[in-house]
Amino acid sequence: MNNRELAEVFTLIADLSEIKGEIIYKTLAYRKAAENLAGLGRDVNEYWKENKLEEIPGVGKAIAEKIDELLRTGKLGFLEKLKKEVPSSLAEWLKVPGLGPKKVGLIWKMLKITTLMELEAAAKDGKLRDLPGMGGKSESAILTGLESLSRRSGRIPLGRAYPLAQEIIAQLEKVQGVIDAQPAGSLRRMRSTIGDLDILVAAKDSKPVMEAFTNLAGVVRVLGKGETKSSIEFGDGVRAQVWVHPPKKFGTALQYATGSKDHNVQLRQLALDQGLSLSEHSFAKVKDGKEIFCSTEEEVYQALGLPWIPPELREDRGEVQAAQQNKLPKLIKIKDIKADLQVHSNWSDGKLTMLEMAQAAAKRGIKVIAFTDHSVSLGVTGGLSMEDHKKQAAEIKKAQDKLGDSILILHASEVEIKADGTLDYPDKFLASLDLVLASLHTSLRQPREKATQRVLNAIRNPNVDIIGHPTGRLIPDREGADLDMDAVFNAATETGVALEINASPYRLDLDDMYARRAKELGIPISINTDAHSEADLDMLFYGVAIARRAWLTKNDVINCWSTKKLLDWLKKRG
DNA sequence: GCCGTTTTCGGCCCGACTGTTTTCAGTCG
Repeated sequence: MNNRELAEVFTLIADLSEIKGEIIYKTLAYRKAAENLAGLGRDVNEYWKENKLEEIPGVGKAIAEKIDELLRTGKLGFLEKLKKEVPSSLAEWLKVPGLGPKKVGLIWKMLKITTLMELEAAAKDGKLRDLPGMGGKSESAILTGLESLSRRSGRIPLGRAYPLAQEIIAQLEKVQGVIDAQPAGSLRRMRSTIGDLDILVAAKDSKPVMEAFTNLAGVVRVLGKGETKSSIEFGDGVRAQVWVHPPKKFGTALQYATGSKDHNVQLRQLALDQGLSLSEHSFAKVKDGKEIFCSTEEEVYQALGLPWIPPELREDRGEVQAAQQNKLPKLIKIKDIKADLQVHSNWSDGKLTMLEMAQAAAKRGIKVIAFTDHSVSLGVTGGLSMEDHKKQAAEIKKAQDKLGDSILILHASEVEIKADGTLDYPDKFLASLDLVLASLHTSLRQPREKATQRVLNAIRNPNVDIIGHPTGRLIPDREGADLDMDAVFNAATETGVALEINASPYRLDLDDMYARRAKELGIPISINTDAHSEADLDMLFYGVAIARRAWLTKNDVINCWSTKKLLDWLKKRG
């Protein structure tokens, strides 16, 4: 079992325990463990082999024993027993917006039904409204919740959430009296997927903001509308909420709403150490309740004796301690990026010619561009034969003449790592290219050992410079290949190959946890757009965001190096 | 069930909003 599968088991335990009515903190502990397992960045099996499961945050004796049983036998007696008490299909019910564990338990016990279909039928037949504590509104809320559940497909990719939030913010900024409007929550922390869009507005009078917000184009339902908070749903099931706070409280409010929850817990503790209670609204002196207001986040952090912490770091991954010791990393910025080392042209599946693409990149301040058109076996993309490459080289020469020294073109390839683990071109040919980026696109469902071996083969080929989107995941639809990432990192450390953070918001691969681990091991990172059109060049923004979440500085990323340093590195690699 | 430079027991965020209520419970973030 891998990290994700283990996380799913503990999430299920948490869901079923909650419906059963177990102590809430027990269920929270299971959820916490599940979250930490999913985001571990290292294979749980490694901890297990070293007998160090309890070193995983949120994993104590009881959960460590359960992981051990799962890894040894693939089963868990505790869960089997729990499922006999609480049907596991009820966990699905918790995904219905407006349905929580209490009502799920109530409906299940009173009506003796267990499936979503039965739930829908019961709601339609009017059987829910007479249950204790429920009424007509709860019943129709469950029906609409079921509807929106069928519409929405889980978390929203950052690449969809971010532009949508910017549109909403642009509309709210037009409202009279609005002084500031900012994204908050996981959106502001730039997580690769977002649950709901959170937006914070500074204004003295909230009423016109709420009016404008609930009347935005595309809103199909207003889920709530109050003085400080309102919530809406769009046609595709995406939900957004806005908080309105007076400008003098905007700093504490924005800090609070940005999270993460665990980061905020840390800050509140620091506040308490100084005799202050930190809330969404203010610092309050514990002694006399006297309030201190902060209009900016900087003031909030300053009051705690900390430098401002960039939102991307606020995940309780050591950022508070680093801030206390004045050791926050100087995070990479978009303008630090001087090279784009994965770009496609119309030689394969790109939309523009190499000249057009290079000009578009130069306009954006890029000094080196590598054309990594697909290799021969990826037929659907018009992969290039070695013969094609000769012609492409001639076109590069012509384009370079036109471009002068505004931008340097590298003749490269995104060479397929084939299902059998071999690369798509012979070594001698690979050696003739300026840069070789090797990627997985096919047979991603191979068993772990086989998939891992493919990537290791590519890493150990001395002609390969970068491993492109290492796991091959697609957000939100496709998990990446089941790779032994420890083995991948070890091999990369040995050979000095660079690992990519693919900036496409539908890839973002490596993710932040893996990228951070790679940095700690000294593995060079490459952030590339994988652009197939001019607009794709602007996706660099997302890749940099993931790099920032991974604590990367410009020194960690080969795309920030001077042209000379980059060329020397490529030359040395052969 | 987890965790610990004020605790190995006793905490674990809490406020806004809604709905079913006659002062509060459930859900959500």
